[in-house]
Amino acid sequence: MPELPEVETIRRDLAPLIGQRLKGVIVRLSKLVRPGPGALKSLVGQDLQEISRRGKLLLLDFGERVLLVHLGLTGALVLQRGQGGPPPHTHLTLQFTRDRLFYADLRQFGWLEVVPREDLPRHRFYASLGPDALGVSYQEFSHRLRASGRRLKALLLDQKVLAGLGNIYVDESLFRAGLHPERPANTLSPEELKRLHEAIQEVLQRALELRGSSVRNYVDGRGEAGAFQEEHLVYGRRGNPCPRCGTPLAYKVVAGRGTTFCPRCQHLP
DNA sequence: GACAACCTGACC
DNA sequence: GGTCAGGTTGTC
Repeated sequence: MPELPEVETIRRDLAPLIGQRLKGVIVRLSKLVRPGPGALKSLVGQDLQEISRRGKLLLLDFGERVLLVHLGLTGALVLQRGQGGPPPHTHLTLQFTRDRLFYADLRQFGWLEVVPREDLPRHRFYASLGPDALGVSYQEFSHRLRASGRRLKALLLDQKVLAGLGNIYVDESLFRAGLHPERPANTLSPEELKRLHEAIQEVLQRALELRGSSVRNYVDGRGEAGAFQEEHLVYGRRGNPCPRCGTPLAYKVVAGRGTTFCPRCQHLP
């Protein structure tokens, strides 16, 4: 899916909607909306006040209520100014004062949920999220990693530990830090923790500059592809030579996810 | 921790 | 025909 850099790019792209009033809603696939399509329709007449993000979750603030949007693996939010039809697999259309917002999702793993503002702190998914991966302090980061004997790959993918990383950015960060994905987190030296923290920040910031990674389906809020895939060093490059040492990149399922790494640069101690 | 489930599509 | 895919949740 869209991971943190993609979701943040979309958040910024949707800024023109802020201050516009929701005029109407078309729901074509109601199972994506919680608690049901009626909740979404009840937002009609409200003004969109702010759009924020936590990890991979977007929050559209309508005052009394907040619309949470999780894009799953293939969700997209595309802002349509003026004319132009909806993208393929559009399941939802939000008509605002001036612009339209389409929700498209090929695999339909994404979801939207209307939540009363006061219930947000107790929301099952929202409340479980760890600190945002972009900008997390080294102190907070190292504290959380040192406390766990789980493998780095599993730990970094866990949104309760750190919110925002997904399969692409975990593999890219681990490679840049020179750490094996199966390394138990609590065996890292302070130097290694520091390297990992820096690698994550650099990867996320660079990916954000390039408006995300478009491997397959991802498009930003304008319906356009990102460019960070051109700087992927390991993700999607299994069998190719390691960009650092030339060893063929290894592939293995770790924590249930396909994982690409350099067996030489990222060896276990 | 492993695996299946939720979906559709691309590729071999 | 089979495999794989950016996520999350629920089951053993």
